[in-house]
Amino acid sequence: MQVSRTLDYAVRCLIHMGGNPGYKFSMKQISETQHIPQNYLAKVMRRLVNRGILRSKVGPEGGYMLRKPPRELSLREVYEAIEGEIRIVDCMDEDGPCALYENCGQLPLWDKLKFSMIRILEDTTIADMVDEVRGGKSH
Amino acid sequence: MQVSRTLDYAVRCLIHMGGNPGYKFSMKQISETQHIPQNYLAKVMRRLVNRGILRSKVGPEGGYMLRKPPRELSLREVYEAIEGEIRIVDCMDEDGPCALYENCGQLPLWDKLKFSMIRILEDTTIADMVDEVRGGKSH
DNA sequence: ATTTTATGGATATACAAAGTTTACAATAAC
DNA sequence: GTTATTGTAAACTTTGTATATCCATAAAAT
Repeated sequence: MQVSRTLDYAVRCLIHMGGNPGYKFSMKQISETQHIPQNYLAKVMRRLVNRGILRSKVGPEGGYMLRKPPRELSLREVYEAIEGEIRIVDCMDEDGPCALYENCGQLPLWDKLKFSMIRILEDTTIADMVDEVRGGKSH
Repeated sequence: MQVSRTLDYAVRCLIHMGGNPGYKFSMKQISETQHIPQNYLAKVMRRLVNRGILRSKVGPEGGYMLRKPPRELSLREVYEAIEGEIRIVDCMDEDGPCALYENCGQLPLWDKLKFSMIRILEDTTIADMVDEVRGGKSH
């Protein structure tokens, strides 16, 4: 029940970029300032591009740009770009749905958790996080 | 960001036991009806015993019993027995806290998620889940 | 004493996350 | 059109950890 490092990387990058929207960032630049292995970062960025969150350009003067203002980019979009559809439980055994699935006492709880999570992720934008950093207390 | 199978096992057992509180269940019995490998189940039960959720007795006629009524057993207790303190992010690099920790734009979000999760887990009891199964629709 | 049951620790397996490597394709600049 | 720069793509390796198994021991009922 923890956020993956990969998602952290993605969010970290987007906060960085959100601090200067409209600017184009090279992968090298991001990799260095955010302390993320460049070749791994490449994959993370790829997913963000494929999801339409970033625009990319190859060649000299190439790099990545946000496709929309940080205020309109929700954490839900970011989460789903990296992790896929939000899902708290699997319910799958090796050979099909869990034996208890049809009448499972747990599901309502996990659903409640999921919907609450979705609501929070949807209500939070990259801009909120950028503001957080700017107005941030140092400890 | 998913519930571990181990936690699922624990909850499954407790729902089973909660359906008949006061009764003593042997590990073998539970293992079979709940489709959980016995030797693995042993470890799960151990954590529940150590946390004071179950009482155990060895020897013939031995087994496990709930230590308090299902209505008073919250999912938060169960979660923490299995997973330890609830925590959504780690914030630790190999060599100490993450470089951005002191002024991290992400933390408020993960905290919000965490507290919402705690609230829901705390508000749900094993008895709720037992009721769910009893009143449950079949599909 | 013998049988039943839980406890404890050591070990194995499996699988996914994280990271690396290498070859390739696009494009700007000259 | 050649070269340098940057992103793309896929294969592969490494590592970590959840899950599972095995086996030896301890408690207690009969």
